[in-house]
Parts: sequence; structure tokens; C-alpha cells
Amino acid sequence: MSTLSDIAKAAGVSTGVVSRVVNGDMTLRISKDTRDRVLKAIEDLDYTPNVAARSLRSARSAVLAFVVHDVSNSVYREILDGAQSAAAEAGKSLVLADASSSHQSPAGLLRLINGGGLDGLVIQGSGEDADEIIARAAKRNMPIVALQARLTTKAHLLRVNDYEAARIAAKHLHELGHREIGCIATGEGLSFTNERLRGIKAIYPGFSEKNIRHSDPDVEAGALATAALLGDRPQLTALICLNVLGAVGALRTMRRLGLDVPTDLSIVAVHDLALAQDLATPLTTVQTPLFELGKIAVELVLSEGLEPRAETIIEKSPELILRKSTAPPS
Amino acid sequence: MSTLSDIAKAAGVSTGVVSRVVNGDMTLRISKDTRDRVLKAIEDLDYTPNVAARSLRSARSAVLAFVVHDVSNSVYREILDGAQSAAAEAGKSLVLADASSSHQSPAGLLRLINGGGLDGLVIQGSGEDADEIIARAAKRNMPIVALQARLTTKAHLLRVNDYEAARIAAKHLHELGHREIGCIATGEGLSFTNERLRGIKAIYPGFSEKNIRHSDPDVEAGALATAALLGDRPQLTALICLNVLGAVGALRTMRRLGLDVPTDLSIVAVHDLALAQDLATPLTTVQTPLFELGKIAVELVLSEGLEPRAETIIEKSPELILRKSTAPPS
DNA sequence: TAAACATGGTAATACGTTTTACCAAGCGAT
DNA sequence: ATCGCTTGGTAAAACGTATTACCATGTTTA
Repeated sequence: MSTLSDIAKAAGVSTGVVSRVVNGDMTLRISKDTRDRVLKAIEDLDYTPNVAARSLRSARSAVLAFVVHDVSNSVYREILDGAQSAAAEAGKSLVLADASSSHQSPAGLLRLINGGGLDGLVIQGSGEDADEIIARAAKRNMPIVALQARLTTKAHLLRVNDYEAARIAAKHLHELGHREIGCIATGEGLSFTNERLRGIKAIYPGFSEKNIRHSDPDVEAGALATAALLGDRPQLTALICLNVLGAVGALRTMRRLGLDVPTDLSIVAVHDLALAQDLATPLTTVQTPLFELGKIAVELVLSEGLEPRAETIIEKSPELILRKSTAPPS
Repeated sequence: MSTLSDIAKAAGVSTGVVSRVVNGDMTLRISKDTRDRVLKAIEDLDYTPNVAARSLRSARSAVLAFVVHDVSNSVYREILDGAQSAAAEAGKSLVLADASSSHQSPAGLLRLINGGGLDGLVIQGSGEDADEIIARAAKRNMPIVALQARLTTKAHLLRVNDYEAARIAAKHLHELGHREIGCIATGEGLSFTNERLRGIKAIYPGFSEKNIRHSDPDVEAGALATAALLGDRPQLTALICLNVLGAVGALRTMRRLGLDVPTDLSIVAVHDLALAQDLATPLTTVQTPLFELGKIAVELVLSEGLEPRAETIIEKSPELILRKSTAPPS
């Protein structure tokens, strides 16, 4: 592989000039002729800067990490698309890290963070691993944007309009005539959960804690929580799931009980799912602007003077996607 | 952040010693006392090696890339788990790159590859982007393992036992009594597709090209291909989908036609899906050893003297997962 | 008693950039 | 003729690590 000094030699200049040409330094005064020679040498020798040397010298790596706790959760696809597009725009590399692969601690990621191999972090999820990662990154003064998490001193929080998303879901059920609704929530105590509950209460002022069950964001946990909730509160005619996988679990439980959706229970989920229309009952959802979430997350990380301990909310409004899992109460 | 020489100063030794302690150099002769002082200083100052300096000096980065063309395809979850586990075992960082985010070229990844920021590559998919990435990496003499792709001069090919997977699916249908079956395939001409077709022919010797439709590996493409195939060949009583998303598409088409699965058509897919049991018709699949695929891929990349232009097949056998999408012909 | 060897290190260099400080040559103005 | 300014660069240091060659001081061995 060719190096800066190879280019310098070929063009008959010093390495300093080549470096400044490569980086587009506007303060460099150079004759057109010389510049062309440099450019030609770069072309001829197929030169690409060595990232290690560059980041050693400049103390920055031009790589950003996007950390999620389950890459295969299809919700991330769109977020990631948005993040990639913003990163590409800014000429940064974006790497995707999976924080919770089989519960092994994310040693590789921590090595990268501690070793200065990363310029910034977008992180989703709020487990122990996430906390550890955030703490490490904060110690390095790395800009950190947390998605749909809790407000902390270390990271800037970015959320979709959770209040509005839940309000739309609740409004839909209310318009159908439902008066007693339940909720399967994820992330107890986190601000996005609180916001969503607030959105529900905007439509159902008397909405009670008793109608809520908290669960992990996966299908089987959602199924269990649904079974428990329905056992306790048989009068419920509709369910809002604050996590789309939880909604899939709710459908699963209904099948197990031999009950029909939406005849026996209406179900609406926050966040959309690629396979929503292919489920046992096509799922009515509230689609949130996830592409924007990813895009703005990266833009925030890259912006100078990112404020931790602050919160940004995506402006674009959520939207109801009507399918077959909701109907008037019978 | 503390550096090697901070540690050296604190422990009263030279940087060389600290480096060799950190890296566990067995040829280093050192007194227990000195070693303890070094270790203590590392602990006290919370030292982590700078990855840029390390990789500049050693010309290797200890980071591997896992490149897929669609991270949200749930098939990758297990592969990635396996890859992560092997990488962690070897003390390497694994980054995940998405090769086809909205069709923008993977500039960030190429910068990393060209700049020497990567030690090896596991890549899935065989589009133009993938070819470009492989070509670049090959030019850097990087070890490359391609998953379920075509055999090339540049990469080592790793596959599950595709022949056996398809044979198991075909055998299942044959035992149910199906005599005329169709196939929705992906990756025309690729060796894994050919192998799978060979597996089908082992059970159905007269299996004809006319019963095959090729499609992209996504739901809607699978749906279209199914509609086309059924239009041409109405006598088919069962379908093997060589891609699980294609099978979801087949289910979708059957719904659109107002037909029932499995009454009117049996469907079996190669590869399992997390949501298989939650689909309109729970999908019978042939589960392949994807965790092993990821694990062995990374092990191969890390092994000295990886042979390109060779092929490895995962030994562990695929397994039939019986659900509700197959039945005897009616 | 001298040669040889083991022990426990040290010192210096190179990896490929970026960046700052400096400077030679040419030229116009005084 | 000299000062000062512009043009078009050069030279050198620094980033943090890995590694090789070397060396001082005991301790055996013959």
C-alpha cells in the first residue's frame, strides 16, 4: 500500500503538501501545476490514507458506533438506514455493535471505546451493558446520543413523539367505542414509557395502573404479560402494546386461549413491523418516524457542543396504520 | 487518558516492559515484584491501549467486519451471535456493516478497508456492493469468508449443508404424499442454490425447471414469484421456498387468492424464522445451523493460511421444524 | 580466576499522519 | 538598494505503541 511519502516522492513535493491536498486544507497556497501532479500521483498509486496513523495523529477516528441490543429487531432497520445516511453525508464510517449478543459482555466494543477508536456513540437500550458502555464513553468525553432511553447526565436523549404516538393509538380505540383498555408496556420508569402512558391518559383520563403490565421487549414476555393482565382484568376489550413484539406476543396468547382478535380483544401496537400484515391477525400499528430518529441521532452526535442531560424530540408525527386487529367491542 | 509511558513512569520501568506485560509476551524475563508494580499501575491509572497507535505500529487492528445486506433479516441474528462469540473468544472486536443501506455505496466501509482498519471480513450476499467490497479487501490481502455465496478466487466460501436442508424439506413433502411440487428460489446460479436444487432432485428425480421461479430474498418478491408460478403450474400441491421471507410472501399470495394453507397448498421453507409460529399459517421450516455458520466463519477468518477459492461446509445437519403449513394433498 | 551464562531489564527506532513554524525566491514600492 | 509582502512551498516534531538489539549485574562452571 502506498503512503503519503510515496505520493510526495512521486509528485516531487513534501508530505505536508500531500496531506493538506488530501484533506482539502483551504489555507494551503499551491500552484495548479503542483496540485495536479499530486492528484495524479494519488490516482496512479491508488492511495488511501491509513486510518490508524491518521487517527493516532489527530486523536479522532471518523468512526461512529451505533449500538443496539438486538440487531434483528426489525425496528432497527429503519433507524439504521437513517443513521447510515447521515453518517455517509458527513463522511464518517458507521459501525453497528450488538450490545447483548447472548449475554456476553461487549468486550470488543469497550476495547474500541477505551482505546479511542470511536468518535461518538448512538445507543439504544437501557440494560446494564448499555450503562457500562455509556459510562465508558462518557469518561472519554465522547458525544453520546441515547435513543428512547432514560434521561441521564452523560447522554443526550433523543425520542420520537411518544406522547403523540400513544395518544393516537388510544384515540383510535376510543373512537371504536372501547371504554376499558389495557396496556403492555416496556421500560418501566423510562421517560418514553411515561410519555406514552401520559398519551393514553389524555384520551382515557381514568386509566389506571391496574390495567398496565410491564414486560421485556420480546414476544414471549409480551405473551406472558398479556395472559397475566387478562387474567386479572377480564373486562378489558382492547390492548395497547407499547412494543410491537409485545403485540405479537399478545396475539400469541389470544390464540393459546382460543380467543379471536379483534372479536374478543382489539390490539394496537406502537411502532410498525415489516411482517405486521402477515401475522395471524394483521396488526394495526402506530408508525413512528424511525428513519428520522436514526438520521437526527447521528447529526446530533456530529454536531459541535452536544448537550448531555438534554432531550430532543423528533418533530415528525406518528401515523396510524389500520389493519385487522382492532374493531368495535362486541 | 493514560499512556504506556505514564504506566512506565508510575511503575519505574521502561515502556518496553509495560508493553510486553500488557501483551503477555512469554519471552519477557521479569521479577514478580516488578510485574506486580506494572499491573498495579495499570489498574490504578485505568490504562487501556490506544487502538490507533497499536494498529499503526503492528499493522493490524484486531477488528473484524461482518457485512450483511440487510441487518434486519432475522436470519442474521443467529449468525451474528455465533460470529460475536468466536470474535470475543479470540479477543477481537467485531463490527457489523450493512452493505446495502438504501442503495448508497458503502463508502464508510471501503474507507476502513482501504485504510487498513480491518483485519478480516465475513460477508454475506452477492450484489455489486459485495463484489466491490470483496475486491477491495482482496487487494489488501485480507482474509475473507463469504457466506452462502458463489465460489470466487478471492474469498473462502462457507455454507451450511444446503443439499441436505433441501432434501429434508423435499422428503417431508414426499412422505406426505405430494407428487408435484414447486420451488421459489433465490440466488440463481449460486452454488448454494444449485446444491439445494440437487437436494430436491434427490427425492423428486423428475423435478423440472418449469416448477422453479427465482426471486429476490424479500417478502413481496416471493409473493409475486409464487403468484406467477401457481398461474403457470396449477397442478402443484406443495411449495419449497429456499428463502424464509419468500415463504412469507407465498403465504401472502395464498391469502390474496383466497386459498388456504395447507389445504390448497403445502409450504415449507429453508431456514427458520423467529416469528414463524405467529404468521397467518405457522410455517413449517428446515432449521439450519446458523450459529455455527457465524462462529466458524470468524474462526476461519482468524485461522492462519485461509485458503481462498475453497469451500467449507458446516457439518451439523439441518432439522425439520414441523408447524402448520404442510399437510397431505387434498 | 576467568569465561560463560542467566536474570532483569533499558534504549532506540519505526509505523504514517497532521500541523506548526519557518523560509527562499520574486516582485513592487520607496 | 533595501524593505516588506506574496507565493509556494519545506522541515521537523508529535501522536502511543511494539520490537529488536543491547547491556549491567550476579551466578555458575571449569
